[in-house]
Amino acid sequence: MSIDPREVVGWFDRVRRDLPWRRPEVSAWQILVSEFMLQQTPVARVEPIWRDWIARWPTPSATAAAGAADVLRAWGKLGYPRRAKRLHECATVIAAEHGDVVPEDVEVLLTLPGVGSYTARAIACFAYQQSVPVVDTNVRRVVARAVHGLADAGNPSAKRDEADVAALLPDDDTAPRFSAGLMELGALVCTARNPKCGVCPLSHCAWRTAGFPPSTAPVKKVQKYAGTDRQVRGRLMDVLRASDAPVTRAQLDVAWLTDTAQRDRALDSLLVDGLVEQTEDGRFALAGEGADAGAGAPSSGARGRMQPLRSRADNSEG
DNA sequence: GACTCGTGGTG
DNA sequence: TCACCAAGAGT
Repeated sequence: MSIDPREVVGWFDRVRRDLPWRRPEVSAWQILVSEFMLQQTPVARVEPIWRDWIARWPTPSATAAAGAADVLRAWGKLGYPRRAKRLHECATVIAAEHGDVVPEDVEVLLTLPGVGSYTARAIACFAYQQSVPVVDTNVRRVVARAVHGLADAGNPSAKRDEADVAALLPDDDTAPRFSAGLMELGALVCTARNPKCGVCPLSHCAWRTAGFPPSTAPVKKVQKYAGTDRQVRGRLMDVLRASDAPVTRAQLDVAWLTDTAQRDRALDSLLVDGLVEQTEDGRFALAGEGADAGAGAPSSGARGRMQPLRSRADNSEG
């Protein structure tokens, strides 16, 4: 059982969403920005942030010239703020080492901060119309069902997954639409829950032929959030984004009152990640606060990590 | 390969 | 209600 690329491309041409980063005037850098934002994040939440972002920083050099703190604020509550930091670093590398032009080659793209196997191929395909397999969670699910007759994809394996999709890729200039179409199909029709098989454009689906056998995979661990370090980190980042000036330890403490050990651990991890820095007087701020990249400010977290956290007693200014 | 890293919509 | 899920990357 296989997938007929013409069915995917034809369907995509009819029903494709008019997402802003799909318009012809959008640059490779702006497509790259959308791919960073879309990592593990729904389209609806990305759209407004992406519009503001590219209006403010339309090129890699413009992004690199911004301060890391401004970048983290513009990222807002998209989540996983390490992505914002990597995007800033990625802009810096492209501006400094690639003539302010997003590389076309997958192998070169893979050397950029925050660019992994999916993002590198998505840029090569969607920004530069290359015929390379683009494998995201949607594509893996569509292939698992239509080709392999399974309810859902197994554990990700870049080699195997990319070989699967490479075998399906049309050998002509419709490859980018085919890849975008597979992703769109997984996002709109062949969804994880309640797939809309009644409107699926594929005339051959191994999963349907087999009678929709249920998943045999063991139940995945629940993705907890409430009460986790991630939630605490989010609270702390929320406090820091909201403040123009560095904040005291006490101001951070009120963001998480239930478990002080966990709070300390979360703050320390933010310092390690280079998302937060400690000022010389012991207060805390977003990394790169008050500095732009042109000043050569330490946007990596080494500086913040060098200073041991001061005790709360040391810091209780009156 | 297993684990971590945010946030908010939804069935 | 709350478990599940969403264009992954890095360690």
